[in-house]
Amino acid sequence: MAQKDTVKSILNAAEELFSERGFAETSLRNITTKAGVNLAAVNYHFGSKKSLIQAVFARFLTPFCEDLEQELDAVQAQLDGHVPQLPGLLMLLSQTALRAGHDSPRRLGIFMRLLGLAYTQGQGHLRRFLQKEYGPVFKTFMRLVTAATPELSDEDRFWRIHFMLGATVFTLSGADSLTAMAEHDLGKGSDIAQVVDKLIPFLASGLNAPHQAG
Amino acid sequence: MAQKDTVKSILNAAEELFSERGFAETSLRNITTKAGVNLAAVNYHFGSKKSLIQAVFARFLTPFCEDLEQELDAVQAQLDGHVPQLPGLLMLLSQTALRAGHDSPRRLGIFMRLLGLAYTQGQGHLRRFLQKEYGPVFKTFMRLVTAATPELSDEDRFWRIHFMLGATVFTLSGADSLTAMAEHDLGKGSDIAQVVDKLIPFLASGLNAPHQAG
DNA sequence: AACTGTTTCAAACATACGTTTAAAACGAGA
DNA sequence: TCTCGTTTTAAACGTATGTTTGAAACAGTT
Repeated sequence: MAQKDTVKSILNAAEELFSERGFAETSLRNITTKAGVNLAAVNYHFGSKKSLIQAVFARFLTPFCEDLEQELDAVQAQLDGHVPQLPGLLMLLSQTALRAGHDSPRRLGIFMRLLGLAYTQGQGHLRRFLQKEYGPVFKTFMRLVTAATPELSDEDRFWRIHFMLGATVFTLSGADSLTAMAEHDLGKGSDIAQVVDKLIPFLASGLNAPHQAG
Repeated sequence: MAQKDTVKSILNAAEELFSERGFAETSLRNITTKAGVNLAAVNYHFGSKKSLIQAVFARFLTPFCEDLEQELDAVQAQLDGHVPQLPGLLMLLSQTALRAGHDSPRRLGIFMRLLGLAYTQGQGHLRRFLQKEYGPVFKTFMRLVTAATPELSDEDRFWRIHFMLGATVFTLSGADSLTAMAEHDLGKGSDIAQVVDKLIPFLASGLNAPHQAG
């Protein structure tokens, strides 16, 4: 019991509620009620609402980035002068991400939603926090992607990477409603892992598109 | 003077502030101060904050959708039994969109940001409003896209359309910060129109990707 | 059993919000 | 100039928020 359970259930409740309604629309009273703890517990354990938000991100991102860093090091080690292959890099990234929400695959969707919120919603403190804390791993990944796509100009590569990021964050963050739509429109739902499977060829093909026409 | 100016400056201020901070984080006091009007003016002219939000969307979307509908009718008329071509459809959409923010191209970025917010942020009333008001035009467009991509399964097409939507909304809504990043990283900025130019081959190639591998 | 540091709790605090109100200012038509 | 409907204004209302407080409950140690 004691501290660990309170902290954990606050994080669980906050993660879910934030992803459903956004940060500003979720009150500490919503969170503490859902978590079954006292209102003051958030400020006692985390200090402020802002710190709670950052803690929610850190709980997911820290293990994910450590894992990813290891995987990337492994790739770099066995490269041995060879050029890395793009589909492999994408697979590796998606596999690591799927693994990060190891208890339920739904958790990746929840987290992608949070990530989308972090970018669209104001929350300047959050962007600064994420950049400072997890920027380096992203840089490492980008270096490998650059090596894997030598035929692209720096400019094209820059923009296409962000196109890919957009397609990913948007669809995975809306996966719940999108699979519901898919089920309704064509009688065929999908889970997150299947959506990722569909996403990868789309992204790989887009990244390697010819420069001008389609 | 009189009504028109007050209403207009409220809409202008709201559009900009909403796109910068989100809906919940922008107070009516922020908006009225920026607009240089009295606090009560919003409730007097629009009725409530919710209605203001919808009015911001309507001001952009209504002329855009009317324009798009005409263009689509024209395409359909001159089809004459032929199959529509995908790149043409995408161009048509992007041109219409760029035209909708006719005074400044920056406005399209602002509006895309709002669109992203509408999806990520709670705002159930907004999604219902958008669906009811502008759903039909979207359906028409989708019918043409379906005709233009007969080789795709309904499932693949459904998901890839949303991948495209995600890449578009995400990058155009973040165009301001992204072009700043691009300028910093590779000494080469871009305006919205140029980003759209880069986007189209990426999207077209992704939509036509082979089913399995990349 | 008494003490100590930590965690929980109910209650209150100050602040910011969206909305309402009633009076004042305005502008066009008689 | 007076009138009437519209618009603007300053002030207030009720509510919900994040945060703080001080006492109570708890767990481990001597």
